[in-house]
Amino acid sequence: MGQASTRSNRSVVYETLRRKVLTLELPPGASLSENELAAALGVSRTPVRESLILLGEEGLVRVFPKVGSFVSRVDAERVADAQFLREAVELAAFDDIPGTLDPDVIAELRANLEQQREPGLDIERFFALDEAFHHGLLRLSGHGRAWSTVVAAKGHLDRARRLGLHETNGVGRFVDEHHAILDAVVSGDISSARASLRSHLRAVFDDIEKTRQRSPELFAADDGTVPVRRSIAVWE
Amino acid sequence: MGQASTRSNRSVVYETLRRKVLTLELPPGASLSENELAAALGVSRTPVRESLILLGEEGLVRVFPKVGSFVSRVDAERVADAQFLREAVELAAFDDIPGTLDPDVIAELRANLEQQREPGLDIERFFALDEAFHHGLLRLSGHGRAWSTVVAAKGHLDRARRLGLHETNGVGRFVDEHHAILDAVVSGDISSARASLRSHLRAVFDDIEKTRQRSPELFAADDGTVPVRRSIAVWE
DNA sequence: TGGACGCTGCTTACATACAAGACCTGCCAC
DNA sequence: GTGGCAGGTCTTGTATGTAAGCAGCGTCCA
Repeated sequence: MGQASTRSNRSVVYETLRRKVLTLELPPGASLSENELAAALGVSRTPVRESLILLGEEGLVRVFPKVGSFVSRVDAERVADAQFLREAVELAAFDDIPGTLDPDVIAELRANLEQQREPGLDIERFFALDEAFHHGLLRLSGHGRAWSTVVAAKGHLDRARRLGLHETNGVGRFVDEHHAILDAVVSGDISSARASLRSHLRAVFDDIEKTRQRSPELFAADDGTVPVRRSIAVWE
Repeated sequence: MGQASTRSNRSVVYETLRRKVLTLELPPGASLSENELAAALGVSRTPVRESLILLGEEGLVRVFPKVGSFVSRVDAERVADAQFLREAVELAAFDDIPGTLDPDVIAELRANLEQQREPGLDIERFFALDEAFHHGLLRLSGHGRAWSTVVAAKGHLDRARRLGLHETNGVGRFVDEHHAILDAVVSGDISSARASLRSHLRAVFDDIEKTRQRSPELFAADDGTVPVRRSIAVWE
């Protein structure tokens, strides 16, 4: 249906698995057998295997040769690495914001924030809007293409945020901070925008740290040991 | 021989291809047929194909379905993206340098600079030392693990540096700048170190820009067209 | 009771066979 | 000469077969 059966099976499998890992539908430690996945997804082992290799390169999956593949544990070190990277990139971008802002991007960002205010906002929808918002901020400075590198590096950070979400008092505060950042940018006060963005990103990270201190078992160090093999039947 | 026939064929093929692409031994536009590579490297198509997929994800190779795979052209936009990223990361790291520096890393950096001064320094050897030096700077701040992300993103930047090298007056100036950076760090003058590092990175980039203006054909935009298929027989 | 050994069943790693599409080349008609 | 069509040959994408290795469990022996 629609336009494209032109997409390769591998792309579809890769994106499916990646989404399920990031949303914790496939939880850390879950077993990812090539055979099982191939059968469940209705393809052969080849595209599944290639997807697992790519996810392994991203750090979302660990492949133990001749033993098995597993969703990687949420590694506190990798979370911190991603936090450092995104903060460095997003703040550096603000230094390059031009005097006159692209009105299309501004309009898009405003529309995005509108949707973040909608009542009963689904949490996955919020994350999608959050991603688009931060990507948009990068585009304002002409560094939009750097976002893909950040995205590829922050898988562990994203999973950590979702882990902590059950214990969070909603995302309203983050939405407020988004508004403050955009307002500062539009008013031309880049220095204030930088400060707002930094404290926003730090708030997100502090939230994660709080979760980690409360539930350290969720952040079990990835020490190279093979997780116990449990069958996780979450394939529709 | 040695310790490990434990390394997988895929790792070997991936690293071999990556090195040859980065050193321009496999020049932009070169054809990378899975069959030819497999025969030349003495393995089957499978590990070759998996390597090409990974290199494609890194942007070093373009895969045209059912048409062919080619070393990607050096894309000026991607060079600029990598420059932005590395500058953001390396400068942000300096903000987190602790008061007392790790003496082991300092010793390693000093030894590294010694080697950069050796007369008759091979250019590839210089690049290796340069990589290790910048990685070491990151490690001083505790953000050493972020280097791998930078490495994965700066393939186009590295190739552009090598393209321009034929027209450069040696690397002595860069070595001097390395010394200035390390001296500033050791003396505790982080502000000065930041300024030195920034101007160093900008100098590298300006060098590339000069090359691009002189020889724009080397930076032909990667417009999605398939390069002409030339057979490149550089397999020992 | 405890430890070692071997079998069984699983896994990934690699090799190969098959499918489907794109490009090029040469022929043919006009 | 020129445009178009057809076929052959290349490509990557996918499926499947084969190999090799780890783990876990049961058994056997001390």
